[in-house]
Amino acid sequence: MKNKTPEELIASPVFLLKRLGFKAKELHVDAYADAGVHPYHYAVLATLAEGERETQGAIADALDYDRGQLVGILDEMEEQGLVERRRDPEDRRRQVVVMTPEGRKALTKMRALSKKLDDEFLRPLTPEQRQQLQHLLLALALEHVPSCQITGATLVAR
Amino acid sequence: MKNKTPEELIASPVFLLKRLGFKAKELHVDAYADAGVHPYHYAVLATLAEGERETQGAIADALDYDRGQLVGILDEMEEQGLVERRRDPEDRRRQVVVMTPEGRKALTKMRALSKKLDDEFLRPLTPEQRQQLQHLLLALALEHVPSCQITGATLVAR
DNA sequence: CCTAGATCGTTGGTCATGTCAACAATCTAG
DNA sequence: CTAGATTGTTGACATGACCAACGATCTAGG
Repeated sequence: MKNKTPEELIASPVFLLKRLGFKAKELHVDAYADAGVHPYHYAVLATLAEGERETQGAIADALDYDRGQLVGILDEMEEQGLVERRRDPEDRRRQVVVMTPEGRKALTKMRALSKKLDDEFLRPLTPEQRQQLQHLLLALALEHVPSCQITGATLVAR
Repeated sequence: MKNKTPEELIASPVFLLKRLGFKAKELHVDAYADAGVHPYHYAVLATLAEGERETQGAIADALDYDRGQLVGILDEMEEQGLVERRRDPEDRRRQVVVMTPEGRKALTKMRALSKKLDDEFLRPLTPEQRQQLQHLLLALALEHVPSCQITGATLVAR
């Protein structure tokens, strides 16, 4: 009964955004860990599923990851047999990352998990409210998240 | 032109929530650092401004901070003359944290800064949309952020 | 009264994460 | 052919959250 967050802070949407963002990440990390993976892995596989002939630099840029960080992530994924690294014959500096059949299976599982987590997290909201939220957050992301700007442009037109 | 975040991820409100939450934190930390402080300091002062006779444990609970973590934060704030620690005569284990006049001055400054940052971050949204967003996020916070549950109950009734 | 257990603030260690600089290999431009 | 830029990689570093243990103090039970 004593531990109440100051109304002054709760009144700020950005404060709530911070809190909810961290809580969501925490929930996601835990849930993915139960499946032996990490949200990073899902993000990488999702990137691979849309683009083709993705190099490590392109993946890092698309997800706003540090290139050095991505190395470790891909090491884990390769160890689990989700992806393979192949030298690009046209530019032997580059590594082309391709999804294995095993990786594709894992991706469908992670999609289901992601859907489930979304539903759980958004349970307090009606379907209309969820759509509203998506719309508002996308507008903010277009402004503040550089890697979303290009993709989002097509979405906002609808 | 190559670095686009997968639509599959952007389509998830929770993913956007995570990204925007981290971006907002980053912006806040940088902006507060220019003023020689940290968002933590604002949160603590805001807590002190609403409650009275706040002990360290109460502050930590209200803000969902680790108690060990709060020690360092209060050390900095005491060094800057924003707060003072006084042993509670009724329970000499407890430290009662009180805001100094200097702390109150800093609080009004931080309130202005917070307002400014909010306006900047929410610039893509109309006033009506901002209110919508606040409403939706509060509903989610009531479900997922324990320390908001008590405070928020009164807000949601409106 | 007095002893056992709980609570408060404090300290220190550990761990996960993100950031950054340097490096070898390779490509590109002049 | 050489100088500079780019790619992936490695390792160092700072940061911050998390957890366990500790002394000081309070509370409950005998």
